[in-house]
Amino acid sequence: MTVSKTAGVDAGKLPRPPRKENGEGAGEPAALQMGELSELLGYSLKRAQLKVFEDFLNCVAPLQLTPAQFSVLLLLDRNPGRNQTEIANTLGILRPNFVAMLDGLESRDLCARVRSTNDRRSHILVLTDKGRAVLARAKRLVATKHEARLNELLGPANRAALLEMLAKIAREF
Amino acid sequence: MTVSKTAGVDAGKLPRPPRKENGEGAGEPAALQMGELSELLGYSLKRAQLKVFEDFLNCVAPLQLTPAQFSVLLLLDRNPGRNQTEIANTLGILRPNFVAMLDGLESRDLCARVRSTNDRRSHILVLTDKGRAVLARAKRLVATKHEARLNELLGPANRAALLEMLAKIAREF
DNA sequence: GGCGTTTGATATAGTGGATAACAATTATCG
DNA sequence: CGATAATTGTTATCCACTATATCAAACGCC
Repeated sequence: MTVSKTAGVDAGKLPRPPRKENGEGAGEPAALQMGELSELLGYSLKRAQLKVFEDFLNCVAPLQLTPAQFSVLLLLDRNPGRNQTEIANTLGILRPNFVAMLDGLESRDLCARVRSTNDRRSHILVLTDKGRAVLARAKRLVATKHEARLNELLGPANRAALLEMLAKIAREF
Repeated sequence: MTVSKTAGVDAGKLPRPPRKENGEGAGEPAALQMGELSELLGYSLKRAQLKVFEDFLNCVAPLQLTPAQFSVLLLLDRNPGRNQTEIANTLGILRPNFVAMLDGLESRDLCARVRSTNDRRSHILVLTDKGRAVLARAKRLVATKHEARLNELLGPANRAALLEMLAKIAREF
């Protein structure tokens, strides 16, 4: 596996007609053989994931939300009264790394840390009004642009089957 | 999205019986609601990808090969006579980042850079005998341990369908 | 009341991905 | 042919994400 974002296809230039026309006469590169790479689930998994994330970023660009930030807002909305550790753990974020992430969201007034009265160590995380508004708009963008595009590519049934298999791998593998 | 490797579930400790037994009497955390996160393809995609890569690493651990390194060896085997740019591009690796990666493989005598006689700028990449041997063993480990486990989890038909959909996303999305 | 734990936080290191720039070499066009 | 542009491998950086150790404050418990 590997898979970056830009490369892969040959990040274009154009100042001049690339090279030859390559009818088939002279020796010409031609695409490489992927070999058993095409059968490696992990490889396609990674490349697909990059594509999906890239599209997500594009679709939600007006709101300046990364997938990770979106997932945090979603969780906060569905799980009021939780602290940083709980949210971070459910998302698979290490608590130290979650601090800076929250700083970012809080500085944009999308959420806030509230000292818990029961346990004065922990911060209860709450969505601000702005956070709720942004989340609502993000949800709409994701549904109508991002997921809709996937639906169009795969068809609803396939998309559902794909989701289920991925969830199964994430859960049981 | 988010998803690290360790966190997510609550990287265990044990010096003492965690806390309460939680029959159901007193207030207890309970798992958070994932909400529409469960419907986000990108989220499951990422988590599944991490799991698969993790398992890949485990399965190929005796050979000390990462997914990326394995993919390079595979490509070199199937595409003799190619240079760094061609291999890197096909794998979606940026050429600058490919240099250190090749240094690693070359220092382990798994492949070698050979100056091309036609174009003295480029390095033709070749697998060494040791590289071929390691690749062969890696292939076997991947097939009998890694992919076999996925097959067991999903079933052959589902696995094939999954692979096809992922490839389609990677290709056309 | 004291010991161990948990919580948020900091510092830090490692990895992967991305861009700019460079020397050597090659291609191309006038 | 000679100048200019392009390509190849490389270095140097930078940024994002991941990971570990450690800390002070607060809490739980015997």
